[in-house]
Amino acid sequence: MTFRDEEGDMPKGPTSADVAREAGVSQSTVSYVMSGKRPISPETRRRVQEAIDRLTYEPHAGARALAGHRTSTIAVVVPMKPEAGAQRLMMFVEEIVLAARRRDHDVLLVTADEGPAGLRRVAGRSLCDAVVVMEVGTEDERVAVARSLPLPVVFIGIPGDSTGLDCLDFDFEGAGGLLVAELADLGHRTVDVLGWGPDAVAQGINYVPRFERGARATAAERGVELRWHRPAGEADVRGAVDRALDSGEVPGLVLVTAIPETLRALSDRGRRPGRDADVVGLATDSEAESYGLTAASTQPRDVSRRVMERVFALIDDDTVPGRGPELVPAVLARRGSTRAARPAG
Amino acid sequence: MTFRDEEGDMPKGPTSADVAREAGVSQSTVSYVMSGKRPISPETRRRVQEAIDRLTYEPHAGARALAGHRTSTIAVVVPMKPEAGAQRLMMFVEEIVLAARRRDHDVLLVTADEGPAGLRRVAGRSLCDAVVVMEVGTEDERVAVARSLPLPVVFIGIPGDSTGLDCLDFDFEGAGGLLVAELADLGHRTVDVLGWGPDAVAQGINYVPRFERGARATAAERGVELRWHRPAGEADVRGAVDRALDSGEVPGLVLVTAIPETLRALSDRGRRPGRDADVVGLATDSEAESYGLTAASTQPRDVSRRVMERVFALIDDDTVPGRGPELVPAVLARRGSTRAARPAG
DNA sequence: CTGAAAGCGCTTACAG
DNA sequence: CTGAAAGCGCTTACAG
Repeated sequence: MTFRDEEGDMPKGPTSADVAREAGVSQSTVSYVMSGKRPISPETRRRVQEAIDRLTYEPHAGARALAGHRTSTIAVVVPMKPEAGAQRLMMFVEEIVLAARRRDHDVLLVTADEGPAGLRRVAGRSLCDAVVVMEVGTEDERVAVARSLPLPVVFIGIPGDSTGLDCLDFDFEGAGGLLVAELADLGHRTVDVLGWGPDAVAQGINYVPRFERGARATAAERGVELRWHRPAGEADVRGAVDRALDSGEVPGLVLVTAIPETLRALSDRGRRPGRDADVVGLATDSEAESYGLTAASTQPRDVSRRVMERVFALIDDDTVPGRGPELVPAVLARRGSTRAARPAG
Repeated sequence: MTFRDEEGDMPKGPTSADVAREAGVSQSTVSYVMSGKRPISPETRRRVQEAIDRLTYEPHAGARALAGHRTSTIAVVVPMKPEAGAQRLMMFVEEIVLAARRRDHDVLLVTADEGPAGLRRVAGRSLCDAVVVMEVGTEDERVAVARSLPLPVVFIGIPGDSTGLDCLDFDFEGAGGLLVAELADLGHRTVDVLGWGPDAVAQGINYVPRFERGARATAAERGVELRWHRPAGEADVRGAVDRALDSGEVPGLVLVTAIPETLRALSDRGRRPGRDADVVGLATDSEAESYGLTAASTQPRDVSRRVMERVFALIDDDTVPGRGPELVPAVLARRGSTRAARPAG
């Protein structure tokens, strides 16, 4: 209703000098009250705090960054391609923002398609104190750049060469093993895996080989035969299901992706998970819940939480060297009708 | 492989003073070369640019913000609840980031659950030059705060009282009208609308009443009877479909949400869209495409693009008053088998 | 436990 | 077309 600029000059907002004057102390005391970096008498602290509240003072972020050599900002590099599963992505990001806010930090959003240049930019311009890179590839240019930057970079995902790097991820290898073991326990001698398509493999998505390694190792151990079905594209998901069903037995299926589509394809062929098929998968808790799936649960929030712990450890103590890869354990969650399922064989 | 801090002191990165020395000009000239705010001789410009490149100089964002009174950052307030449709959300956000980057701006990510305090914080700390608030409610505390802030706030969505505000959105009222008209054109005298649940209504999601108003107006105009089915919850989606099908005729359905579930429910009852049912909906282009749906297309990218045009218009000229609501037109996209469908009646 | 002052790295009048 | 200098609003040695 009113003009934004009623008095003709921008409302400037109070500075720490204003607060100092109001509280009858020096500017440095105001600063130390806010940072807690030196002892302040209770009386002084109270007066300063009251002045801050009265003036609704907020420190100027840029001035603080310039003088203090820290921005209180974490940059996060996000792959903005919805194929990656927008929902999972949001869970990662949400927890990153929440963890940052708990430490009174902000989050700068950078898109992955800026590539290595994005890392150089946010570091060069002193836009942040640390950066989180989501979905690092097996071979990823950003890894080399990260090593050369003068600020901490934490990766979600495990690149091929992770020595001296800070990276962590859900334990996809363990997950692959758990899922195959689950079907083996149910009596299956043959397990059909509906895996990632050739595109995911080509992109160097780092968890694909790790999952497959874990599945293979356990299959070998348990004497189970693994049949891989890699849909050529989205359209081939049903085809892969068809192929798995054509053996005639009650199938044991491991799903790593395209879960609703796969379940629909099963249902269209009259197979009820838990009765006519044993279906387990790689899924978030909420996916497992809504599909009644036994799942090796990938919990984005847990991973993000650990990532942010690492980030702040590195910010707080910049002598800490890269701690190398850290894996968030896979947990098998049995749900819904799959639970008591028993195969025919 | 090397320690992050090899020489014992942080690599400081070149400053504009270094560039000035290297190019044999003053610091102010470096600044003016970068900003283009005053004429520079070609020869000087070249020397400075070469020095910048040679030193890989990047300006310190905080120093720039402090001296220049602008941060080159846009804050975006995002509802991090996946119910809102993570995929749509990502499309909005992606385009916001891209538009910001085109103008060499960065994006600060703020979660909606900070509420009005989040707006006060990013403004008070001078963390950004403008803020975009996604999914404003019909009654939303953030609107009043926005009016009082000394920087531009642009809303996605149309709040109840939008006078003097900068807000824009997809034209849901027009979309409601288009969809009902489409079914009327196909000969339907009765249209079943699978609408939002009572929770969405209670939350004050601003586009629900707008859509319903548009649908009702067109229904009255065309002499069509509207039957609303508001699923009580996710579990009731199939129930709503069942109720719509129980009339016995070839139904005309308008879907506003839960599209895959609804289509599955239809298919389970043996109804093929475009033959045994005419189905239209509110959807993004990619949803319409993959479900073969005639859709009033909601194009997040278009909306974001317009939002960012507004944002930069306000940043570039801070005397512009709030322009009030702007609606991005609804477009009806006919796709797949629905196209030639004709009802029995 | 507190203060006076230098300095962080830019931008922008002011001056020529 | 260009330069010298003030100043943006903080933090942090330095001093007491």
